Amino acid sequence: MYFSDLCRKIGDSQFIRMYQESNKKISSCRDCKVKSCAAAVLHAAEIDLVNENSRETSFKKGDIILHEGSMTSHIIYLKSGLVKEYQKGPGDKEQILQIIKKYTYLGLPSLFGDRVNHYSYGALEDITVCYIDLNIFNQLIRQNGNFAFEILVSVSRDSLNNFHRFMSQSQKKTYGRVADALIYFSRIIYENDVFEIPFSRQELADLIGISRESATRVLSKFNDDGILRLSGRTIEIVNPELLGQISKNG
Amino acid sequence: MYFSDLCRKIGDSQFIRMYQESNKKISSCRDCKVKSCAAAVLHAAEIDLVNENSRETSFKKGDIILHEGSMTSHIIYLKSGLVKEYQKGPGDKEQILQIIKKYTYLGLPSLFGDRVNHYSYGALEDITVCYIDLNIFNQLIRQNGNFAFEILVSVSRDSLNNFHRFMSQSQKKTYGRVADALIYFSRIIYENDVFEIPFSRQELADLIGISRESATRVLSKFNDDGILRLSGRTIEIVNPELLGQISKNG
DNA sequence: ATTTAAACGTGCTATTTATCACATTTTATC
DNA sequence: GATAAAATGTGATAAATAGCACGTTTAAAT
Repeated sequence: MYFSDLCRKIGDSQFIRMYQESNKKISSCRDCKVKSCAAAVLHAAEIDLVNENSRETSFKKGDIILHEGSMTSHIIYLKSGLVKEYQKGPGDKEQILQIIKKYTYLGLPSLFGDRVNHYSYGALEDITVCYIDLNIFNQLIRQNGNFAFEILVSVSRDSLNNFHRFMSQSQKKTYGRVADALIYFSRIIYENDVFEIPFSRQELADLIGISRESATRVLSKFNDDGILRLSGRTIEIVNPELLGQISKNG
Repeated sequence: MYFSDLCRKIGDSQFIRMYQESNKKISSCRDCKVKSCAAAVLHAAEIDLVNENSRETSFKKGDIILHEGSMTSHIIYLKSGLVKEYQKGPGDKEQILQIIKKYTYLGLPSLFGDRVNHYSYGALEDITVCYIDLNIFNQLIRQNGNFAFEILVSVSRDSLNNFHRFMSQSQKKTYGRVADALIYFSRIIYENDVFEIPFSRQELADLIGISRESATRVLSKFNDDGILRLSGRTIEIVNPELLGQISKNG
């Protein structure tokens, strides 16, 4: 393994910044096809400012993008791929807070707080991200009210989503929670009844807040009952109505 | 019970607005001693604008301020007293999301989303709030970047706090969760080792996500072990170190 | 002050779910 | 493609916690 690979594995942001500096900018933010909806309200001059203070980078599956506890100088915008946001709990048990899909800023709440990353971010697939200088980002918020508003909408949506998951976990039993997670993947993440999850059963369990064995068992049960069709990490939801029922009943 | 009392009990915002209209404004926002830290960045003209489009109202203990699912035309700023933010889960089980103390806007995330209140808010004590017209509020965010930034900080802090509670609930067992809640009250809400909670054991359990009986039992255990001194709803934390230890170990 | 209702504490039991152990399958590596 | 390593599935068991029942205390209403 190369040194650069190692640095990415362990989420060494110092190196990642160096790497960015050395990485030639190939395209302009003006031409970027995947810029955030918030960026739509920026003026041409503001976009150029972002252009001069941002850098595109990619990570490989399994890489750690950010480590909880680390300090931040840049905000990260996810341009493609899936990322898990997680924390280590007592006994190094990993709690996955959410699966994040493209076109999302990572860890906005941390940025407006103490600038310490409260969560870790790991790449579930090969991904591309954009690093944007935090001072520039903050400047844009203060000088462009519409941009501020869009970011506020984004943070708010995130907050509500997470509340929803919180409710699911504290009020529902194992079956209901697994059902919720499956519905979430099919509706929000993949927008399809068939999908292949890029993470292990253990990670699924860490997301739902149950044990690996329980996750396996519930999935098998759903498979036997004809609600799902399982094949490794590929999941097909055969009976969404019944799944919704299970979610609803807790 | 008077009609007005009934309306307050059930959180009838229609009536509450009428009530506000009829209620003479006694003081100006300029002189208000409890305005939000965000308001500190407003210009005099902006404060006057808020002044003309806001109204102070009070609620009695037990009143419902807002009902989940209702639409909003005003944002509510809590000037004094404690409020619970909650949702009804399957089987009408109440999940309390957080206890909110004064100098806080209620339900900001809902306002920047679909304008539907996702949670209910109930007064745990007699409280005073300020209703501010939502359009004016949004206008201020767009035209005053510093104000937007402060609101963003507020929403972010809230989001992080709730993530913290989420982690506590999904990773920790009953004892750890109760310990967390007690530490939260003493450090964040009351800033004192002795405090009197203005809510029942059932509500405490609903906040922690456990049964009433379990809450009672854990508190009794802590009392017997000399960690707490209990007397009805008055709680004295005698041994904060040990409590911290219990929280840490899950 | 008396009555009524709500909140609280506690033993017992049932249920849920984690944990352990180990067989089996899949994936990665050279 | 052989071998090692990681991930997965499944039964048995233990631990944690909810639910129930009921007696007691506290608070509210008239």
